Amino acid sequence: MEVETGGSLMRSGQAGESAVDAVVQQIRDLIASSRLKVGDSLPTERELCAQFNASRNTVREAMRILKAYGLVDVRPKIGATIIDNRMSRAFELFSFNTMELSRKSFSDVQALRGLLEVGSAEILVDKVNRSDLNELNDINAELAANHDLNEASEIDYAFHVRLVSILDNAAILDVYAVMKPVILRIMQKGKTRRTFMTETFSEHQGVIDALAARDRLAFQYRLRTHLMFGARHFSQEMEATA
Amino acid sequence: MEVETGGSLMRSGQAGESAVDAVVQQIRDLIASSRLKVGDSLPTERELCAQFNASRNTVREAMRILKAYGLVDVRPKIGATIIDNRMSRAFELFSFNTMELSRKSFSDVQALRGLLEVGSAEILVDKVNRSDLNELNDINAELAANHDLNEASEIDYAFHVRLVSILDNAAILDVYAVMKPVILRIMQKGKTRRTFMTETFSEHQGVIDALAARDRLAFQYRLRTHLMFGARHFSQEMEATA
DNA sequence: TAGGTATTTCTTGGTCCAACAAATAGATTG
DNA sequence: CAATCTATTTGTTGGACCAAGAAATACCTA
Repeated sequence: MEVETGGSLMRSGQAGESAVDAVVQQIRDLIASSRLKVGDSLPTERELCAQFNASRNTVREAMRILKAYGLVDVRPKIGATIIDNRMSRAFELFSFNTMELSRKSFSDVQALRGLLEVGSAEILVDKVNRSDLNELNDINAELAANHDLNEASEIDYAFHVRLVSILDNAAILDVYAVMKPVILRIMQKGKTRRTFMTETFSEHQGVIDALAARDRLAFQYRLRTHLMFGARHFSQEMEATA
Repeated sequence: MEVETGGSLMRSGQAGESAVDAVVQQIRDLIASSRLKVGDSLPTERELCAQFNASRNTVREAMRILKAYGLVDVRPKIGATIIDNRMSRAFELFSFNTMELSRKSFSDVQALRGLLEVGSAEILVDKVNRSDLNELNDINAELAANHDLNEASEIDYAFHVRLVSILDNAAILDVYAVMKPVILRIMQKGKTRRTFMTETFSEHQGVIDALAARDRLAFQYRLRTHLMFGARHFSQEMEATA
């Protein structure tokens, strides 16, 4: 078994701990000892240099690690603030080697979308507000404009992301970010049919209307139908090319 | 809507892309275009500097990111070799005990689990077979044995994964794999209460029974209750420490 | 004079450069 | 074959400058 070398998450003071890893550990300790929470600020880079007797480049490399792990957000002039994007990072890491574009992946992703979008109807009709509806309308209006296949798919995707964003659930948004490539492929497949764009537009419109009326059943029916049509087109396409 | 700033995994050439992010992307492109595989070596830092017209610090910060993501392993004199530790990195993300997972992360994940597990009731009672039930029973029986907190949480997690595995949906299983560290933490929190293990056992048993009887409503009710209890314990815990 | 606006200053992260230290693969030498 | 030497490569440091933006200041108008 390969021993974990160069690990920046190295536990307590290892022998061959590099200066950068030491600074990472010290910043972690600082966060813990100072009881820093999400939203709090870290000292400036130069202050950290002085505090840890490290050069600025070393501190910066340590910060890069913390940024990569989704623990801090660094902005010029603002400084480093503590965040917790670890879930997003985990999904991003995972997205590299998962979700290959097999037929089963497509149907699995569609099923997952169905569970999330249709299943959250109750919460959606409860939480949806005026600006949500406005933005959904805007996105859908954009869909009606002339776009090529890829642009239209992006807009279609944006519509569904905006829909689930009403839930205010970061985990679900992360899931959608991971599935994005697959979802786009599904949509592109479906859009090869000529009438697709107008169909999508009117189906989306029906979803929005049901949402505006806070009609859960209509919302579920229309959204489920919408998703199933996409799946059906896709199946036909796949069978034709298989 | 908040735009993803400072993201080192930023997709194709954004406007405000930093030099480091650009190098990260270029190195990834290099790996892809050169068909480099695990075990192959990257050019030296200085060669990358020349190739990308970037300073050595910039290249090094880019390397730190790639290291943090488990994509390369850098050793003095050896240079950078391509590895694939992304999966283990994803899990290590949550080994930062210095900072507690944010409360919202917990509730988001619980809500997502609810949508998936409770929402798929109809499919579950339809697809479940004898061996599914047997294995769920076996896992739950294991839960009744004496285990420490971590072991019990692992078993609890395995139960729910086995449950959704009935759906035969790889995308959902991937989602559970990524969320595993968070789910485990949720369960560990809940298990601080003394009676938790027996409660979990009987609640699981009720879920299995409903599933065996193909009673969708009972299944949903019991599973929802089960998940909500976990959430409630967690909320109490969080409020106590807040 | 008061209030708002334009300007200036100064802090801070982003990038680059040059140098040296430490480690070590590969060549050299005994 | 083994010890040693050398050259290369990463690790670290200190310094410098830039651009962006926040804070302080000066200015202008009503």
